[in-house]
Amino acid sequence: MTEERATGQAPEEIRSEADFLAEQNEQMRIRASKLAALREAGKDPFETVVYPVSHHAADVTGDFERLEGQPVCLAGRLMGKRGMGKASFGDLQDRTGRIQLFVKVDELGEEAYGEWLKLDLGDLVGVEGTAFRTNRGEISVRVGRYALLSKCLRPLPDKFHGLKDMDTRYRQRYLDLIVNPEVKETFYRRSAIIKTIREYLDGRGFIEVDTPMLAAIAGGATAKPFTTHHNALDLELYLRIAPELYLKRLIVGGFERVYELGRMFRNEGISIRHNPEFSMMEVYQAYTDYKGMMALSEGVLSTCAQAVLGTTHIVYQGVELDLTPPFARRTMREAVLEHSGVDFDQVADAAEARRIAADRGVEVPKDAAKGEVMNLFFEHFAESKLIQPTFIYDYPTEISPLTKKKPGRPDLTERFEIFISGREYGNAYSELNDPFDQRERFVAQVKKREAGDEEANEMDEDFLTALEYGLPPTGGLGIGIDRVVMLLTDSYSIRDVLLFPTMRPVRASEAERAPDENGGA
RNA sequence: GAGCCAUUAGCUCAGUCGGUAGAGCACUUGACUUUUAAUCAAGGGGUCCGGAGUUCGAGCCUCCGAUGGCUCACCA
Repeated sequence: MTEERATGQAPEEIRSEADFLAEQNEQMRIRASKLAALREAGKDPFETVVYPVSHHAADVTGDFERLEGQPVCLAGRLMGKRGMGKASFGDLQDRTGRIQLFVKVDELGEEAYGEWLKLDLGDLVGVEGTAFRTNRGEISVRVGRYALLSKCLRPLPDKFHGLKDMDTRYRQRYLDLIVNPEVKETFYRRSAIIKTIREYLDGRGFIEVDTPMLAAIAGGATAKPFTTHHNALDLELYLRIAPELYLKRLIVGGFERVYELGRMFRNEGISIRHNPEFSMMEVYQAYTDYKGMMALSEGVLSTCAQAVLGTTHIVYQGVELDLTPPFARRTMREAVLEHSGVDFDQVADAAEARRIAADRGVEVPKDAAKGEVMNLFFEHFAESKLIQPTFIYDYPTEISPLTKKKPGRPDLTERFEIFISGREYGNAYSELNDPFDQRERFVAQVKKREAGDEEANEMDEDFLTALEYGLPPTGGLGIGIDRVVMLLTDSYSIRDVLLFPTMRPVRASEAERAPDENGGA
C-alpha cells in the first residue's frame, strides 16, 4: 500500500550486450559473440520482421504425395543438427511438429553453408526449399535458401531427456513447451475442450456473458476470497469466488439461457487438484430443474470427450472410464448407506448423527447439523469409491444455501454433484427462487459467519431484491474446466493443465537476508 | 499449516568410508556430401541451493534458511 510499491526494476538491472558477454556461462558467451559477429556483418537477425511461411511441418509430412518436389517455405526453431561435412541435417520444429532439413554446400554456396554450420540449437530459422524423401525414407526439406529469424542466446535443455525439473517446467513454461511435445498437446486439447463447450451451449440458445470479477460481496460459493482495494472509490473488493448470483440476476432480466466461462479465485491451499485461480463454467437455464442439468452435464462431458479423443471410453491414470450417457444416479443417502452402512434417514437428529460420527472416527464440528454430518460421511466413505461417472443427488439443505428444497423433504434439496474417478467435477441444482426462503438461508449463513466460519455466505440484499421481481424456475450447473481438462488429457496434477500455475516467487538474492541470520554485520 | 523427499556443469543424472568433482547430451576445434539420440578424435566448462557449525579436511555429518515435489488438512 506504499507509494514505493509502484517502482519497477532498478536501472542497474538493465543489461547491456557487453554485460551479457561477461556472463559466467561459456555457452551463452559463445552464442552472444555469434550474434555480435552477425550484427557487425550487417546481418542482425533481430531486424527481421516477416517471413513468407507457406507450409508447416505437418503439412509436408501429412500431404507428401502432393507436395513431393514442390517448393515449400517453413519457419520454426532449429532443434537438431547433424553435420556430415559438406552436407548436414537439421530438425525444424514449428507449431505443428518437426520436419527434417537437408542442407548441402552445393545448393547453398560456401558462405551461406558456413553460416548455417554456425547456427545454434534453438535458433529460429526460415527455410525455402523442396519437399523430398531421403534415402532412408524420411520426409524432409531440401534447403535452397534460409534466413536466421531470431537468435537463441541460451542453451536449450537436453534434446533427449527434455526438461524434467518440475520447478523449472512451471516457472519457465516456454522451455517446457519447446522441449516436451506432450505439453503442447495438453494445451491444444484444453483449447479444444473450451471451444467445444462454447459450441455446445451456443448451439442450444445460450448466450455467453461476463459478470464482475471484482465484487463487493463474494457470493455464490463457500470459499475464502482474495481481497483487493480500489483506490478511486476507496473500496475493499473481493475477487469473485463464483459468478452464480450475477448470472441468476440475468435470468431475472430475461435472458433465459446464459453461461459464463472464466476464472475464479479462492484463497485456499494449493494441491494436486487446487490452484488459487482456476476456470469454471456456469450455466443457467430457465424453465428446467436439476434433472435438466443432469442431461446437460452428460451432454457437455461426453461431447468434449468425443471432440478431443474421438470416443467416450477413456483411460484416466490407468483406469478405464465410460463417459457415455446416461451416468449412474444415486442419492447421497444411498451412497453413504452403501459405503458406511449408516442410513441417515434412520438418524433422528444432529446429536445422534454426531454420536455416530464419533463412533466411526469421522471428525465433525461440535455444532454440526445432521445434514453436515451426512455430507462428511459421504466425503469420508463414499466419494473416493465413485469411479465411473455418477450423479449424487438430494443434498442436505444445511450445506446448500442457494438451492430449492425437495418437495415434502425440507431437509433435502434438489441438488447434485458429478463424481468421476473419485473426484467432484460439477455441482448443479434447481435454483432457489423463493425470496423469503432465500433470506432465511442467508441469515443462517450470516450466523455461521459470525460464529467464525470465514467461508459462509454474506447477505446479498440486491440479489434478494432481484428474486423479489421473480426468478423463473431455473436449473443451474457449474463444471470445473481444469478438472475436465485433466480427465481428458490424463494429467495427474492441475498444474499440468495450467500454463502458469501459481508459484512462490524465487527470492531475488539470498544475500539480502544473510545479515539477519548472522546476527547482524 | 504439518510430515517425508529432492536440490551437484546449460540439460539429464552418478558421486564409495569425510581426503582437491564425474558421465551422457549440449558447447569448442578437427575429420566426414543421405544422417536421424549421426559417427570418430581432441578440448573447455562447477557459487556441489544459501548460511553457520563439527573436523587437520565437508558435495557427503549437524543446525538454520530458501525453493520444489509428494502425502495429510481446507476446498472445486
